[in-house]
Amino acid sequence: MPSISDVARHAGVALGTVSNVLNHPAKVAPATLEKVQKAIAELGFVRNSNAQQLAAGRSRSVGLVVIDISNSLFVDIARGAQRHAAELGMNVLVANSDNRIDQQRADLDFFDEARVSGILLAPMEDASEDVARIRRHGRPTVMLNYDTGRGDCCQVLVDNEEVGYLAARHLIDIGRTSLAFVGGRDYLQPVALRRRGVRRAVAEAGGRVTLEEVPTENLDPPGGLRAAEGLVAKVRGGRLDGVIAVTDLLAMAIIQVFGAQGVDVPGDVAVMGCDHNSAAWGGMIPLTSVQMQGLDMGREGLRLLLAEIAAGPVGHEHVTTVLRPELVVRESTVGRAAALTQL
Amino acid sequence: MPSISDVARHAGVALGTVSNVLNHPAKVAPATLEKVQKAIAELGFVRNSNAQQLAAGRSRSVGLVVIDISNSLFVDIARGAQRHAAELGMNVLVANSDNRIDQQRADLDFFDEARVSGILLAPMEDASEDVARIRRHGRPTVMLNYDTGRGDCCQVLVDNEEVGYLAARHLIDIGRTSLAFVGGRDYLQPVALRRRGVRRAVAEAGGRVTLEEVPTENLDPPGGLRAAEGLVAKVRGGRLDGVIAVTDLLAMAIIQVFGAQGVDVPGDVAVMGCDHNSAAWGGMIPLTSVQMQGLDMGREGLRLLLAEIAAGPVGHEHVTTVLRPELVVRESTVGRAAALTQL
DNA sequence: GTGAAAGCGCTAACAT
DNA sequence: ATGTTAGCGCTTTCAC
Repeated sequence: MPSISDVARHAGVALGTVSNVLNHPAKVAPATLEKVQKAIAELGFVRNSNAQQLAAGRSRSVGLVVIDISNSLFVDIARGAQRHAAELGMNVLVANSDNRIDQQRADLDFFDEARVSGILLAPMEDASEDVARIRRHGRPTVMLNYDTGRGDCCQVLVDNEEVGYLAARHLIDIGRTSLAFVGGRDYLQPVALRRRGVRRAVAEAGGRVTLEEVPTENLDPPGGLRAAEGLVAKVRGGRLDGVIAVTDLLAMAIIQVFGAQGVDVPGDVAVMGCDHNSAAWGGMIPLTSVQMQGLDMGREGLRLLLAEIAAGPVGHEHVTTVLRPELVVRESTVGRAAALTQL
Repeated sequence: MPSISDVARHAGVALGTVSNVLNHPAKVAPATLEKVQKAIAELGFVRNSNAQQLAAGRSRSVGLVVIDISNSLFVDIARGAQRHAAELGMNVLVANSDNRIDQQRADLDFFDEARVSGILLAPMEDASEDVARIRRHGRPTVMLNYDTGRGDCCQVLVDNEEVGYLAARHLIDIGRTSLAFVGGRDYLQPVALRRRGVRRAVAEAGGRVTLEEVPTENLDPPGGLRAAEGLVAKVRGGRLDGVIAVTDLLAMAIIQVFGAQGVDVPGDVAVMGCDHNSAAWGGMIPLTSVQMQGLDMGREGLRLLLAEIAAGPVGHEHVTTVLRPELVVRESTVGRAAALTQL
């Protein structure tokens, strides 16, 4: 492939002039500029960004590491970041860790080696060691959808307590009074927070509404299947008319079991999820859930990252932006007719 | 950040030795190796991949450009390619063109500038000019899910005629006899091919089954809404009991209209899509569709790409791999009870 | 405004 | 086995 010096020779100018045409066209005489651009076109010159970054010492790219690209939240994050980046003439490189923590480390290291100007990280678990390493190398890193609780980097979060609150509040608003919160142990941040929000909404309702908490081993469909079996009898006995599953995947599994056992959703029991995950949209009934604002999260994350890059290591104060979640009402809580009017 | 020569100084060896430790450890004496690795650890050295690529003239990364990462087919493609790449110690960089053709061009150029060793492209429309440019630069490019019809590069396709055939065949198998194929004009490859497959299945059924073809302006939900309105009367009149929508999104919109008008799906009419797109899973009823084999497509694409890279510009024969689609049966054609038994 | 030259951090001969 | 050195393609002073 032709290099910048081939272009220079072809155009009959010096190598440095071609570089100026590429980077500071204002500093070049119009006639020269045209000559060089013609040469570039004729030779089909394509700048080598490796050499460019090496020489310039800076990059127009930021890296985005997501733990699972098949989760629609992370897709939305990627799209939000990319759109904003495009507006700014920057580039977002996306790496998918495919739910493997070692792959996530590899992805972070890859971006570190590539000397990207900053990294957006949307992890599932604490990744503080890896992040600390990256940041020690002087590479700004913004956490997405995960609260380190240490204020040691910028973060963009959704108010997960509000997620739980909105969910419980919705069920209460549609007249449900015997609720269950189905979710794993609290070691996962969102679970603990959503649970707290659910409790708050129930508490606000006074004694009118009861809440039962149902633990599950995992947050995936199999976990939901087991949990649901215990719930069927309660629904039949009139002791349960609303279920909040901490994830959509869990909710979907629960609905599946209910359907198989002849329990009517939402007639007998309303069921909803909490993370508006399109992977869970394949269920029997469209799921009411809570929107996690992925697009905004990506966009805001990029904004914070660029601010930190611009500020440099000193003179930067870490910021945490908390996004407001939004309820998405569909059939699994209000039935088909009511859901249609929402369209 | 420390460079390779910092490491050399710190370890008391020559720069080239450090390079050998990194790239050809077998050529280094055990004692020296350990000394150098210690220095690397102490200094927190991270190799600069820009410099490495520049010097070595080759890259361990390939680029994947997808037209729309929110389409689950393309997510599957990315995951398939990445998994295979990880096994081989390679890296897949994903760029999402967000349905914009100019962004797609920008993504291709970005990878061209980054001197990746090859490119996987999953486009929506003909991108031959851009691809030709990239390939002229000596960068192998494999097309995914798009048939250029020119045999000018390797391709991985799904047999879209078979997709249509499977769809029609399924409806016929469950006893439907008055079918409609709802799809846009044939300028989109998959539409034309699926239509042909549908016709073949109907023809095979002899005179028992009728087929009506319903054109739509677009393949998105609004297009489906309009098309569906004309279909309602036919269903009521008993002149239609099976609908094949060329995309899941279209199918979902049709089901929505049917639901709103009190037409029972699948009781009165079975409806199915053709591209197993999770973005369409939010509909009233889980959709029967045809699986497009995204994971296999990504994996096979990467395999072909690496083969071409290894073979070099000469001595490479372009290959087209055609994947077999698979029917995915859910409620929209067989009803809830039958769908449950499929689980 | 333009040209010459010194690196950026690394790889790969080549020499020792 | 280890050290030396010439680039890879580009940016960026610094003279002209």
